[in-house]
Amino acid sequence: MPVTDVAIDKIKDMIISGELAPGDRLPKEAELAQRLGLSRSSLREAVKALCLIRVLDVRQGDGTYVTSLEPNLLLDAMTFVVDFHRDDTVLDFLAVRRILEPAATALAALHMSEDDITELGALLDELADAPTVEALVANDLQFHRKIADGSGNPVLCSLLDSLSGPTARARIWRGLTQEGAVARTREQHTAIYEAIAAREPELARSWATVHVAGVEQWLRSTLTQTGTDAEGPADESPQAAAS
Amino acid sequence: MPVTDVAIDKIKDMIISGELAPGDRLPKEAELAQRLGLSRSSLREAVKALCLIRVLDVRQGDGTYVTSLEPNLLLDAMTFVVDFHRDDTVLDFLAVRRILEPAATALAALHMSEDDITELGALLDELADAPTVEALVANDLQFHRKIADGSGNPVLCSLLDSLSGPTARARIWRGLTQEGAVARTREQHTAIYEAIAAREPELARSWATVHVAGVEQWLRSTLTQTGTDAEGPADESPQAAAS
DNA sequence: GAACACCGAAACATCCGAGGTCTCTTGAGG
DNA sequence: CCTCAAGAGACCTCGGATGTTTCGGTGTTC
Repeated sequence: MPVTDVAIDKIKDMIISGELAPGDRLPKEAELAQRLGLSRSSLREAVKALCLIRVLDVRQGDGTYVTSLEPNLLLDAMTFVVDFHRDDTVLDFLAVRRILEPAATALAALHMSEDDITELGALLDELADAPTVEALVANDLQFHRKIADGSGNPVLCSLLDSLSGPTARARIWRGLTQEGAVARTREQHTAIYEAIAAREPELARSWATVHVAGVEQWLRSTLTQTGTDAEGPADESPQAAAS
Repeated sequence: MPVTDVAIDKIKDMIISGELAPGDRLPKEAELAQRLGLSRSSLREAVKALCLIRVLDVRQGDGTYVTSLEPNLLLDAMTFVVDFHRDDTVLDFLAVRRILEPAATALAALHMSEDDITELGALLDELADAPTVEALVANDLQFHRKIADGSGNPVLCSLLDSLSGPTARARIWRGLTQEGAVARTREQHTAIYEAIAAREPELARSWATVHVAGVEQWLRSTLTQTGTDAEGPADESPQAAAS
């Protein structure tokens, strides 16, 4: 195993064992390199890798620190991973979201504070009558994020956030192409909001299911349609259209 | 933004844009470094980081390649991330698993092939009458993995796999401390298997819910108990006991 | 006495070049 | 046709030199 990988494991162990707590500063590069028995160059590779997944945070002129290691931060790195997936796997991601989103919405109906519910409602009103597609998608992301946050489970919230990446692109395309999608989205959002406000978890869950399933069904039909047409058009599906 | 981070984005873009397809080989270090306008050292940091999340695969003496980018591979990297979480967030992970596992089990009841179901049953028989805790946990992981795989959704399967990491540790501790846990696990596994074999998705879902909820409830009571006792004992909870 | 500007130390960022190790390919020999 | 050894190509590791950024102390000014 390359020395860099060994270093990654060693640093990981130092954190898991508690030798390095969240927020702690690591020894300076030269010192840590000597201690782990490798060169600064190789150590820097290890640090950079741990940086990408948000475990470490390097600040030039200051030092290298362990991040808070909170779930939202670490799962945030998953967004980066999800970005690599293309159309053919987007459906699988959406299927998982279809499982998680209703559960999160039901939890939100139980746990959200009155203040948060008020803010959720305000989000719906913020939207202009004829919003741009970008504004709509941004508002949609905020809406679902607030609900996920209201579930009270940070892991669930972060996971849903990461999964929204690819579906967001699909939504853009949907908004661009499918007439009525905008209005329907608003209606369903309102229904979800009202169910949460009424503290009706099962109703909220059902509306969320309907909402996600709508996107899923549309995406499925679109993909199979372009997929069977020819090889070329498949490349101009949501992924390409949104980038 | 540091040049290394720029390089990471550039390589990422090269992959997403299709310039680099899965399995493709990257230009040699020196060449790519010049093309991206940075030194080999910095480029190596970028490559190493993308390596950690399984996007790239470097083979000494050969070259650097883009991995298959399949969901199981990329989400596998999440296991690394999950490892960093301590007791206090394990419950949140378990709660997510409690949402996904029943859904996956229900899907498995619908989609699993007869052959796979046979193999699933064989897993149950493989276990000795008085298994060691390690053997039990290994068998348990295999059992749930096969079901997740049977859901037909690779993303769901990989996600559950990653989430099992922390709960596996908890299970070890549970097996060590709670009398009757072993027998109860076997009974529930058998029930899940039978529900899948009978193609009863709702029954399978319910048994899976019961199964995961059992672990969750036990873990919750254990954590609150040790948590209120004192600061010290909390350190000897599942995380420490399993390492 | 407090606020501000300056300066030096500390730490990371980047680059370069040399020597080592591994893998794949090639071609000679059996 | 198979085996094996030599060579080329690519990544691995190292150490040092130089640039940039940040932090904290110091001195001045209001």
